[in-house]
Amino acid sequence: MKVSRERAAHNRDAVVEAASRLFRSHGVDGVSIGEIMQESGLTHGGFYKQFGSKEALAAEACARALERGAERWRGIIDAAAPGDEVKALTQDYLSARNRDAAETGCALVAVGTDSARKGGALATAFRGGMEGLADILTERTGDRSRALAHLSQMVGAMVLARAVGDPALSEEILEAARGALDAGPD
Amino acid sequence: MKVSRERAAHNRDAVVEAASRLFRSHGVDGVSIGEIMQESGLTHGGFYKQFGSKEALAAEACARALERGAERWRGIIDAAAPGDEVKALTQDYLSARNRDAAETGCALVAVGTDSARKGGALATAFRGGMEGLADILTERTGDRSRALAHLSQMVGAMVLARAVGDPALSEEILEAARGALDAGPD
DNA sequence: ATCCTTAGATGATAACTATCATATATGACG
DNA sequence: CGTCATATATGATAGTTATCATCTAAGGAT
Repeated sequence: MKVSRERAAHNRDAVVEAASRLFRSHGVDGVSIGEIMQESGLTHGGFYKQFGSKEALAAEACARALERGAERWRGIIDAAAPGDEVKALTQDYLSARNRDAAETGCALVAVGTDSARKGGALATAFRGGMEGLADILTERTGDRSRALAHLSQMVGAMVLARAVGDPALSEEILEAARGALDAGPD
Repeated sequence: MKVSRERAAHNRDAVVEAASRLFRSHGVDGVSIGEIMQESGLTHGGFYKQFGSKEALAAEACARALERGAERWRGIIDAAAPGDEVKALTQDYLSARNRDAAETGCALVAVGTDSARKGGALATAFRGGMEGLADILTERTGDRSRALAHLSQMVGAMVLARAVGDPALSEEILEAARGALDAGPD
């Protein structure tokens, strides 16, 4: 059946949103189009009327997720005490909450490896989103190189904290990264 | 047909080795048992005589890859000028060579996300391998927390350097991480 | 030398996947 | 109000996958 333009846009949006969560949770290869559509309250068939391919959706979902991440960052910065912005960001990022919520957490961590492997539009979206986050950090550190290193530190700690599957070691990793970034010149 | 014990052990080993490379290249979900067996010069059928499941092989391959990584690290440390060991390790790790050779590169980067998602035996193997690398670093930094932060920094930089799919930005990320680790207290 | 064991080959299965073709109900528009 | 365009549903296809059953050739133990 047909559906109002508004409704169709809303549905399309829901698909991107569901994909953004599911891809972060299970990886691009770990989720099927069918699952994404079902999660969006639709059936699988209409997918290719809205998206060119799974890869195209992955790129769009990645861009969306990273944009959401940037929004979150801006909110934290706005709420932080002046001079404490980067520290507030770091504390929020390197938290057990972020570690345990891959589905809504930072896409740099969740999709990085997929982007490296698949390249193409996904990598382009990834790069764009990463630049956005790096810009936010650079604004605050005044030094792009320092911002990139900071970002790498946070991403790596989160990758490892999630990967080890042991709460104590995981917390140790996050704490070590927090300590290193605290002591740093930012 | 049957094969000598020696030959069987060699074959089994070849499967683990092939898996360790293929999983790092394409992810656990990106490679089939059939491909691994073919790459090992065998057919798919005998797989379950040697391994309990794909997951079990993934765990073994991950352990193997991280063990190889530790061997490499020890070699670099041995070859480095006294006092320069950590720096030599860092330079080797954060290199374009390592970035472009996922199939033989550090499994922390290549398998981290898979380990986080799949947990189980894979995560256990991952944790063990990571502890081994962390120990090597701790021996040299004298401080486990610093070692974990160092490791996180390297892993994160490599994840991002591979993910962005742009040589210039990629090199910028690696250089930023090298700079941060150089300036650090290690 | 013989028997038994077994690594690996062949083949099957049941499920799942990305993608496409077609049908249909209903908005959009005249 | 009637016609048309189209978003979504239903259904199909061709391919892939993990896993298992069975077969067989040859190693190993006696």
